[in-house]
Amino acid sequence: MEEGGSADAAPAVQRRRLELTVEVPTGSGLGALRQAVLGWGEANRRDLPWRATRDPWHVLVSEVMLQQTQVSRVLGPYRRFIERFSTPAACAAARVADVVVAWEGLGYNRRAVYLHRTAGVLVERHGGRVPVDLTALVSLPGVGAYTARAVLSFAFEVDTGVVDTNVARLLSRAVAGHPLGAVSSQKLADSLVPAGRAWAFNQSLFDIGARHCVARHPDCHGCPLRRRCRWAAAGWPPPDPAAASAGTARPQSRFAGSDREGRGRLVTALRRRSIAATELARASGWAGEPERARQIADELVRDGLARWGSAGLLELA
DNA sequence: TAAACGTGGCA
DNA sequence: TTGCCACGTTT
Repeated sequence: MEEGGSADAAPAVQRRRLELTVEVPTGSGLGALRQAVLGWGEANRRDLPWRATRDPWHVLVSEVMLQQTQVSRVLGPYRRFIERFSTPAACAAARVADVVVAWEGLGYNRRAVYLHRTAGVLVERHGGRVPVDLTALVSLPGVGAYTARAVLSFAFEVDTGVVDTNVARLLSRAVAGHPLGAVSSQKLADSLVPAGRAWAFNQSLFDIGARHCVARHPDCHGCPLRRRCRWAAAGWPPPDPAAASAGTARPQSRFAGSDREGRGRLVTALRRRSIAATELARASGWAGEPERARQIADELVRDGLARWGSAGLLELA
């Protein structure tokens, strides 16, 4: 869709110039937008386990799980994980292997390693608590701009915008009406948050983005922002502003036959048992490529997911 | 089945 | 600063 040919013709320079023209709605327009978002959220908010807690550690865990992983897949693992590692101290005290085992089903297993390291930093440098500080949060392993602000907003009610892929799409289409870079996008989100209502506002923006302002065929009919949407007001002229915006989805390289596939199979196997070097190829699904299997194993070790144990067995770290 | 989903490392 | 790439699983 965004491969329409004209997308390639838009150089980065042009996008930057466009960003300078972002007009933040002011006065009553802004108030009306906030009300539309908050009002819709009150009536339509989904009941999700992590929305019932403001425990900063639980919020952090849920947000890390929600990186690159959809809600439906996080539901089960989240409950299990919180039960097992209810505090940063409990997580830090566990072995990485235990955290990786608890991570089962979520994928992107490095996140489990990062979360374990983050728990360690929280214990060692922040008194076992999650700091209420953007710089400190972003410096934690596996915590980036999105997760840091999600924690500030959802656990501490700090007035900050939280830009995930859904919100990035919504902002570029409905509010700006043109593509946004990461910086403009964040500033715009920040400017929209009603004082003291960051939790409700950001949760509602997530839901509107996820349920109406979707990537492929946006459900504008019934969207609470329909009447204030710039892109809709202009008659949805192509290209879709979201397509060229920062933080929105891009096509991925093929998964089948990739290193990721083999890594995934190897970690899945390692959750059950240690693996001899001679069995690596079979366990990773590449019976004919022992060298590649060995390479992937070494990368798992480098990433802190696995280690070479006694007797030349590869095991969870 | 193609689509969904942030962070970190690097250029 | 920005963009590109690697990183897994489910439906």
